[in-house]
Formats: sequence, structure tokens, C-alpha cells
Amino acid sequence: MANENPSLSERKKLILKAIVEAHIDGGEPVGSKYILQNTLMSCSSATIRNEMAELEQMGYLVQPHTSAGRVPSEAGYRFYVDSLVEQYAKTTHEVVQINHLLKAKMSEIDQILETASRLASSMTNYTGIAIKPKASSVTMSKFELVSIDKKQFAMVMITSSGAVKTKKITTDQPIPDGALLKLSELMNLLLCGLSADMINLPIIMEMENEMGDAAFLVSPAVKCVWEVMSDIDGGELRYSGLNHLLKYPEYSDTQQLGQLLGTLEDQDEILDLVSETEGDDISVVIGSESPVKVMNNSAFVFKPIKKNGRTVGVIGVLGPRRMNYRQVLKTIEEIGGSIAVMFDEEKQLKEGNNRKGDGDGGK
Amino acid sequence: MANENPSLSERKKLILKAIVEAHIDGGEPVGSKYILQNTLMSCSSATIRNEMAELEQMGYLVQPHTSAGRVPSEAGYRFYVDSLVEQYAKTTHEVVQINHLLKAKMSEIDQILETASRLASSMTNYTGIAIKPKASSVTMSKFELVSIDKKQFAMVMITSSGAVKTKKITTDQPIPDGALLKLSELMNLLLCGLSADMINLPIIMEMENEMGDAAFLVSPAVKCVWEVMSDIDGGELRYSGLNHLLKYPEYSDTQQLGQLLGTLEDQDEILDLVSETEGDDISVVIGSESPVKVMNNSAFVFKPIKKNGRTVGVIGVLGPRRMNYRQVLKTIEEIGGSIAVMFDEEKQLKEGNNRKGDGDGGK
DNA sequence: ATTAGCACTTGACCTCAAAGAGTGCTAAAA
DNA sequence: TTTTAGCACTCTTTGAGGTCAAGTGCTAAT
Repeated sequence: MANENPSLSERKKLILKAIVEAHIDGGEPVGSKYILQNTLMSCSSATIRNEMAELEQMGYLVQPHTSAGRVPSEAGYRFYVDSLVEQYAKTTHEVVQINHLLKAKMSEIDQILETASRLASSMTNYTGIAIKPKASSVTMSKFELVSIDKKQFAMVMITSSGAVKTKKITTDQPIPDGALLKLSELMNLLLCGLSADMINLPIIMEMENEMGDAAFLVSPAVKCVWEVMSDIDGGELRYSGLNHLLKYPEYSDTQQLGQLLGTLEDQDEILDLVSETEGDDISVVIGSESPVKVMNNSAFVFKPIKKNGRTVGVIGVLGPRRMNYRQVLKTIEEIGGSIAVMFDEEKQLKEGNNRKGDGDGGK
Repeated sequence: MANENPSLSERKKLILKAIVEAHIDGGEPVGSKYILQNTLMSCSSATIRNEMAELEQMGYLVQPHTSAGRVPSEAGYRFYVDSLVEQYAKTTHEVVQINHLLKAKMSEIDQILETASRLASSMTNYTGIAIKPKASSVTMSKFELVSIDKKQFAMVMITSSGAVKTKKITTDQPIPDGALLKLSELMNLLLCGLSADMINLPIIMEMENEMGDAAFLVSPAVKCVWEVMSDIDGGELRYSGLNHLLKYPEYSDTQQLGQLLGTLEDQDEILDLVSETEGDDISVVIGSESPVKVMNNSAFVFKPIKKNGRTVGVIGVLGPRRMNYRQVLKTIEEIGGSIAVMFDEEKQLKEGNNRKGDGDGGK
């Protein structure tokens, strides 16, 4: 297939590499003069031109038009990539961060909001937005430990708001018989009702003390609890269906679109905008009614999602100012309503339970 | 604030509404003649022009330039939206679907892939892609039921691949004492090792028979199991960081960008492209090397994610053909490696366990 | 084999005029 | 007093023509 690769002279390789990298960098055709200046070549531009002409004949370069510089062809990129492919090496530094992020799971609310955003986008053909404001003061109301095998168990946590969280925990040593039962009793006794910052060293030490020879289980378990609780906190903004915006000529100016997206990335501005608008009902922000300047040509329809009276998120739709408000309003109302119903069902059941048998895991 | 709203004559309202809707539809300034033709107005264009002039003076309309039609101003949209806001009503038909989608949770693999895609995008400044191919033959290896309150319990399921799934189940009637224990025994006995399509009516009937007066628990529980198992199946494609593409002049042509995104939405083409390329290693598809025509100016770097020897997903980066291959290759390799390590840890632990004590939840 | 110099090609950019769309205004009609 | 018809006016859009700069290919000299 690519049989002539080895037949490239060293200088040709150097020139090809220089062209590819220059083009990657700048995006424009690169001329002989540019190469001369940006690489340490001991020859003139004419020589480079000759080599370039040959490289073009071989199929590695392409001229967009007669008097433009050269651009790498597919084969050119292919050669570059193939000769590069052995070179990359892991930078262990970044790997740690990757690992951390990968292991962080999505919370339940996150998932609902994400799905809602996706839904809103696909139903309206605009961009769906989901915002999770900074929540706080989550506590656990019940723990349950489920053995998976000798060295693994799952921790099931039920939060004060009734959400069920699962974490899988892996230990170095085999788990002694009965240790899980003991640990779960202990956690239900000591950790229920505590917010993340109330779990401190004395509590952990007491737990380790009580656990005896299975004390090694305490640290990872508590760490898990802590992670889950802090996972629930933290404001975030998700959007989906950006591609829909491209259909509208308002955003054919890539500049503006880029700015708008930048604003979305920033998050803070949108979060401000949303938190400014109080009330449970659906809101419509049109153009410069918002403090965000970039949104001059856009409109933003959104609705807070309440759970037990507290705002747990916002879902919405972002589109051109001339968006189909009728449809969007309907859709957001529907999705918001659906989520509210979901939460309401949970709430009613919990209240019913509180009235009948409170304090089953009491502290 | 908007005090003069009621002072609009009926005809003005009608015209304003027509202009807003025409503009929503077409995106261009709308002239008097157009309105005359597209609404059933019994007057001439001159009359409409007069009204439009007045509406403009009132601030509801705006002329981009002297000889263009009118475009609704912010106030115009505001008036339209406000007068519309009471009108939207729920179409209960769609609500059902919304509910269904909202309640579907993300699987663990999904979350990892999603995070990976996000990571890849933010680390490379191109578009991150995560693909979950059609998986199959998931079975459950253990069930555990955890009571939440009188009418709610959580079902913890451990799949054959070791993933932990949780579903919360809400019942109409209070759950009899001991019923959960019985049900969990029954499920562990009858459902372990079965794939989704092997759970059939006879099994369910036997379970209901065994459960006696708590038979009402069986149906929702089995349904849940089934949902979780089919949630794990099904190919899907996620991408994130589309906005990064806007930075590159290759995609400043909104047309092309739109087509490319359309291809991504289609999913099938990309799924084909990926499944065609076999092997564990990182792949680079440059431009028209791929069968997808739209990708002429683009390149796609991806790597399959294996778990226990089976491909469970693909992560990758999509960008302009002149992407920074060095960086992208490195990043994908890193993320892929991190995921592999995560899976490997799980695998090793499971194997260690299998050797020592297999069949703890045996059937 | 390399280099210097020059003619040549071609897209980018600017200007200008013609065309087209839609208005505002005025005067007549209802 | 309100509506309508007609017409001049304004402003964008489009395409043609012309200049400019970039970068090449080629030839002749080193």
C-alpha cells in the first residue's frame, strides 16, 4: 500500500514534516519561504520548491491553486501519523487526574438533568440546557453493605432526599466474616444525619476502634461516603444539541456562535442569570433582557426544578430570539412537570413513611 | 413596565403576531405584502404599512434598514410570549414518553465513556467521541433487596461483569414483613445467569406463585431487572465539545459543519466505521480514508476499550484533518490506558475470587 | 546539485453600477 | 376620518472589472 514511504530522502521527510506541522498550526497553505524561515534548513527556497514539487508528484502534498503554498494531502498526513505513532509516551502526571475524573460517578440528579437537557433539545430542535446549582447539606439516612466477593463489597446509601447511591469498594485484604454487618451497623449509628463536613477524624477513629481487626475497611468506606456526598454538591451546566443552532442563519456567523458557546462554557454568567430569576415558573429571557451581552440575538427559556421545595436544578432551551416559543414553552413545561411528578411521588411516599414509622435508623 | 400592552388595537395585535410568526418561520424581515398574502386580512398593504409604522414607533418592531421589512424587537417578542404564555397545554401523549426516558438511568459503562469523551475533548480542544457498541448477553449474578420504607425498596443487582446496578422500586401496597427476604431468595434462585430474553412468563408466574400474598412485588421487580439489562445493551454514540470545532476555519462553513454533525447524529455511519476497524490499538482515519464522505476535511482518532477481552466501547477525538496528531494520540492513549487499568483492577480481583471461592450465590 | 531571478498564475480585495425589495408619503376615495 | 393607490426614495445585494500580493515554475548561472 504505502510502499514508497522509505524511499523518501531525509530532507524530503524533514520538509514534509515541517509542512504538516506548519499547516496544523496555522491552517493555511504553507510556502517555501515560510519553511525556510521556520526550520533550520541550509538551502534556499528554490531547493525547497523543487523538493516540494517532487513531494507533490508523489502525492504527499497538494496545491489548492497554482499560486498558493502546499497543503498536506491525505497521504501526507498518513505518512506523518505513521511515522509519529511510535513516539508518543505517557506522561504519568496527567494520568492521575484522568483516573480521578473517570472514577467519579454521576449523581442521580445529574443524570436526570442530563437526560432532560437531551430531551429538551431533541424535542425542540434548539439547544437544551441543564443546570445543577450549588446544592448543599446532603446527609445520609441509611447504609447497607452488600458482599460481592472476598475482596469486594458494594455500599448502598440512601440520602436524606431519598436518592439511592451505590459505590463498589475493593479492599487489599479479604473481608473477615461478619465484618460487613458490623460496619453497616456502625455506619448507620454514627454517620446517619451527618453532612459531609461533619464527618471528622474522631468519628473515624471510633469506628476503626470498634471494627477491631477489620479496621482497614473503615477508611475506604468513609472516603466513599464523603465522595458521594460531595459529588452531589457543586454547580454545573450541561448543554446538548448545539448542532441544532447551526440550522439557524442567526448563528451562521461562526464568530458569534463561538462567543455564545464561550459564554456557555463560562457557566458563571448563565448561572447568575438563572439564579437572578426567582420563582417556580417558566421564564423567558429574550435577547438583551439578559445581562449577558452575547445573547443579543438569542432567547433562553428555562424553568427551575424543585424537589421538596428546594431548587435542585434548572432545565431550559437556548435558541435564536425568533424561536418557536409556543413549542418550547410547551416542551419545557412538560419535561419540568414530568420531573416534578417523579419527585412528588418520592416525596409523598417518604412523608407517608415519616408519619407512620419514623426513626427506624434513628440516631 | 409593559403598561401599554392592552392599548394595542386588535388589528395591531394580529399584525404583530403575524410578523412574529412569519419571522420565526423564515428568519427574514417580513414586509407588508407578505403579511397581506399569508393572513386573511381585509385591507390593503398600505394600511398594514401604516399600522406597522405605528407598531415600530411603539417599539414592537424594528427595521434593519430603511428598505427592509420589519423584524420584531425584543419588546415585540416579549409581547408575543406574554400573550402566549397561558395558552400552552400538556399533550399527555408525549408526557408518557418523557417520563420513561427520564427514569432510565445511565449504566456504569455509559458514565465512564461519557466522562472519557468529555475529557478527551477538553484535553485536546477537539470534539470528543464515545461509542458504546451493541453489547449483549448480560446476566445477573446476585440480587439484594434493601428496604427504604413501607412502600419503597431498593434493588441492588450485580451483573455478570461485576457492575453494580441500583433501582428504586415503589409499590402501591405496604410491603409485608419478610417479603423482601423471600423475594430476594427467589430472584437469586431463578433469575441469576439468565439473559434478558430468557426471562419469560412461566418464570414470573412461578415467582408470583411462591410469593403468595406479596405477589404484587414480583412484576415491578422483574420489570426493573429487565430494564436494567436492556439498558446495558444497545449501541450509542456520544460526543462533547462540538464548540471546539468552531475555532478551526475548516468548519467556518456552517454548511459543512452541519453535515458533519448530521453524520454524527446518524450514528450508524460512525458505528460502521469503528466496527470495521478491528484490533485493540489506536486507529487514525484521515479524511476520505473513511467511507463517510462528509469527513473529507476531518480526521478521527479512536481506540477501542476492552474489558475482559470484549470491546465495551470506543473513545476518540474528531477534528480537522490537520489536527495535532501528536497530542491527540497521546491523550487518547492515556485515557484508554486509564480505563483499561480500571477494568484490569476489577478483573484481577474477580479472578482471584473465582479461584478461591466460586459459587457463593450459586444456583 | 543548488541558487538567483523573473515571468506567470490566481485568489483576495476593492470599487462601482445596476437591480430589486420595501418603505414613506401624498393625494384621492370611501 | 380611515383606507387605498401610486410613486419616488433608500438601502442592500449582486456581479463585473481592476489592482495587489503571494507563491510558484522555469531558466540560466554557480
